[in-house]
Amino acid sequence: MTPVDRAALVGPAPVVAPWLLNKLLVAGDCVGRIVETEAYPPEDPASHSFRGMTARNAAMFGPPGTLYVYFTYGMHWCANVVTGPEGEGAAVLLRAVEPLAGLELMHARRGGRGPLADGPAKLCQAFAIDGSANASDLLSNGPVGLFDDGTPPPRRPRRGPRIGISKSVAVPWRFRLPAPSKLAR
DNA sequence: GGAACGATCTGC
DNA sequence: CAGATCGTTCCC
Repeated sequence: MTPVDRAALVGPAPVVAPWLLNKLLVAGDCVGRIVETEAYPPEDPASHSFRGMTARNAAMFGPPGTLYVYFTYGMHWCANVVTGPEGEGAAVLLRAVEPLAGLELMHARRGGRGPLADGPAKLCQAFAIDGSANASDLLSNGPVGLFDDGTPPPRRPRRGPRIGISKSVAVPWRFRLPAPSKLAR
């Protein structure tokens, strides 16, 4: 169980996004396996970094492994892993994790509502990730960590269009673990 | 200064 | 399917 390799985060967001599947997200006592991600490269009109750096998206332009947390719809936080070299503005949105530890805490934070972390805002609520963790480093001791327990990314991730955006809708940059199967992957 | 719009979630 | 709810962005 080691922190994710920082060098592996440097690359096109649509390549790093599926690679992040099966990595572990850790915040306090809560642990979850990443099962769904979305890529947001800087040249993409749907990316927050598309129109350059602002006070809000500054963390996106930080070094790879930086956590970018943003507030939206007046009530939700969403978390991203900065990918690519410093200054580029590429990130991968964490859309869903499978809770592995800290289930009771997550359940309480979610107000007793189930599923605990199957959406970008739900997982932030379950893991108590908010603006205070923005721009922190996921690969050193910080409020949120990204770890590799040796589970490889899926050989053939499920691909599809991203969700909740109005630009670049057709680009298939959402990635998920394939459905569990008894047959070999 | 003001208006429009979200990388969402929930309940009806 | 619409409301919640407010920061950010963009236009005048």
